[in-house]
Amino acid sequence: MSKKQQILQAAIELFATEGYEKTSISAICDHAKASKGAVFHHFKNKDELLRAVFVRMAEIINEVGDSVSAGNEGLSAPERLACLLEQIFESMSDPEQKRYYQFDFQVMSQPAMRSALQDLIDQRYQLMMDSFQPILQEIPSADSVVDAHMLIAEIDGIAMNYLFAEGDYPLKEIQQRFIRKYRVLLGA
Amino acid sequence: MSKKQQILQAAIELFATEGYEKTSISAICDHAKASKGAVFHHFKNKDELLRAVFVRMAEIINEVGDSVSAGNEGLSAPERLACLLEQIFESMSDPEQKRYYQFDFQVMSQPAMRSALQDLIDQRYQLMMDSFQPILQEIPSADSVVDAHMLIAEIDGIAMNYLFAEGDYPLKEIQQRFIRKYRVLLGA
Amino acid sequence: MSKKQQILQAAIELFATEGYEKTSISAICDHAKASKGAVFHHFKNKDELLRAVFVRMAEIINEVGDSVSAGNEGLSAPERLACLLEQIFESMSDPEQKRYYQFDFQVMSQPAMRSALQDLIDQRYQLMMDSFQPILQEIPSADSVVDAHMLIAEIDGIAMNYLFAEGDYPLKEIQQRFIRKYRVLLGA
Amino acid sequence: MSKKQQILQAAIELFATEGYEKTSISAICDHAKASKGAVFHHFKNKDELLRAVFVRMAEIINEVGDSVSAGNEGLSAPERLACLLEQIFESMSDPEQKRYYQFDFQVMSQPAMRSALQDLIDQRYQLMMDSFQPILQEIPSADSVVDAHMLIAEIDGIAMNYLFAEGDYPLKEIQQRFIRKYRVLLGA
DNA sequence: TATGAATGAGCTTTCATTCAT
DNA sequence: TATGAATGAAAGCTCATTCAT
Repeated sequence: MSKKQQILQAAIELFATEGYEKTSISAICDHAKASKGAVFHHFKNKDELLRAVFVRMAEIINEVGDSVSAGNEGLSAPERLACLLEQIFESMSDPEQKRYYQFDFQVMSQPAMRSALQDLIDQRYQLMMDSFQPILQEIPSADSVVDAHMLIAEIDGIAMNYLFAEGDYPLKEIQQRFIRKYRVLLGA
Repeated sequence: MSKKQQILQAAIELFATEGYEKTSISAICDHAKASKGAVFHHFKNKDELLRAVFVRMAEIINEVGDSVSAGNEGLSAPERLACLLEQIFESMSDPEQKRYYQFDFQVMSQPAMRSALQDLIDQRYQLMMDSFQPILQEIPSADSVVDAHMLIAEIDGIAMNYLFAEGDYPLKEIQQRFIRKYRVLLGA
Repeated sequence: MSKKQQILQAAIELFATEGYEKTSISAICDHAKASKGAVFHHFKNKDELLRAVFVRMAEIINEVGDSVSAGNEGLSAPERLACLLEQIFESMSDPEQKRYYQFDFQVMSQPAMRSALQDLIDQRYQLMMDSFQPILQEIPSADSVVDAHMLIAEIDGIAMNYLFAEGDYPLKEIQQRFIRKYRVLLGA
Repeated sequence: MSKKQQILQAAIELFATEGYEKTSISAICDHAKASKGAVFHHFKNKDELLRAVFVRMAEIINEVGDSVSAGNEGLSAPERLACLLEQIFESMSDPEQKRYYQFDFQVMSQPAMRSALQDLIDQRYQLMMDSFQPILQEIPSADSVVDAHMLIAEIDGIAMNYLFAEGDYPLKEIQQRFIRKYRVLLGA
């Protein structure tokens, strides 16, 4: 792994677990076994590093997503949705990826970070809309745009509550009821 | 208004708009026309001030909520739920209270703040569980605890997406579909 | 005990155990169950309080000393000296008075405190010289002024080493050898 | 001289003349022509700087001492002791080193500093014990441990009284009488 | 006498960032 | 590419002191 990768990796971990503001460049150096000079050689400043972290994180999450959704084409809409949801819940249970999602919510809800990353956030959101809306569109009588917004929001809410819960959040049970609920609503 | 109130008010405003970490004590002093000494006279440290802000915000939000939920007793479960949800959506549209909700999500997703307020957050969460679960319990065949967790999560998600969306988030439409969906699920 | 006395007592205790610079007026207030206003009503400022503490401490130590040395007149010089020394060692073993001596050494060795109290320190030193010199004068061939200086210094050294030793300083044994040594030197 | 050396040197001078608590990091920076950042880059915190100062002072004092005590081996016990004592008195008369000894007493008698340096103080004390005890051991019928404690205490006392005396302390005369006294006691 | 709110200077420490090597 | 010494602004916080009550 290149020094740049090491730094990025350390930043992801610390931003997620300690928070962006609370993570000092020094701490990242310690974690990455790199020098301050190296950090500022590869990233113009802390804000650039933040953007790089966000981009890399999105890549990682998508890499997993893409590979799974490849074999989905032949299924019915409700099945495709169930599949997508299962995959999302799966991925946020993964301890490795849990951190990325946690970091995501930090970014969303912190005014300073959010405005620094607004463009990237919007891109990401559009990507999600693009994967849900076509599915929801196949169900007649639904305003698929609103439904897609709502679905994204619901997933976000469950994710957030799960990710930041201290102890025993019943994610598995909620996942099952949530998917079942959508099956019912979609008339499957 | 006492100096303590001035400080608290300034902190509420700045924490909500700028974020906790980005708000310096100096900024609060400027805003409140108070000295640093005064801040630390009334609040042991910045964390204590954060707690005071969190508590005060919860009070403000609840003051509105309580008055509304007074006339709910005679209604059926689905109606009571619809009422509750409408009130929540109403309150987070209020521009004054919007900021408090935004701050809430900041607190939830920032590790440092969250752990400083964990006890208060847990209390709040339990209060929400206690208002939803009895309603959901009236619908047979549902695991009302899991359902209450899910409902809270869904509301959180919609709130978060609305609160931090830049421009034109279709909150009203989502609200309607969301309430309708629950009516369907509850068999009303 | 009057509030002024309470404050003085609290100051003595804290100055001795925590050090003058490390002891805040607030800490004294807590300890004395008094308000800041009360402290500054009775003592013009922290330096005046320091002086008052030093004076009061000297009084307390002397009160004990005077009562003991009253019955000394008939004795021989070596006996009078032994008596004096025993009394001094006695008094610094007393846990109550230990603090006063500790405070004394702090004052002596801290440039800032020392210069604030120089006049009182000089008075005190002269008092000690006046009690040792007459005794040492009775021994021919001794330069009693130098001998008195030396004796004071030796006592100070033993006191300091004892007072600030963490655990098991052999004060009793040193006291015995020290007194015996002086008996030998005085030809008793 | 490296910046670290400059800072250490400035700290040594200011701690000795103004006292540890009264010396602010800012003052050290001014004195050393360094920035605050530089101070905390080289020393974790003010306490670490204090430790470094203490260690460096001990080195300076020992450098002088070691060179002198080299030619002592062939002498008798009383002569070796006289030699040691003379060297100690010599070294504390040196205006350069006087400050370091003064600082030493500050450290001893200030609870906060003392506890921050307890381990180093203990080491130092043990070293002194190890140089006095073997000499005192050669005189039969003496409890050499107690005697060594006492001797150290006496030297400390003389040193302290001399170092903090305003004007005309008869150090030379006391030195002579003190050494003579020990010669007598050791039966030389 | 006594209270404690309020002040503001100053403290130690942190931090992003720069730059000579 | 990489290092880490150095900077200086700004942070949170402490503290002696004042003053209206």
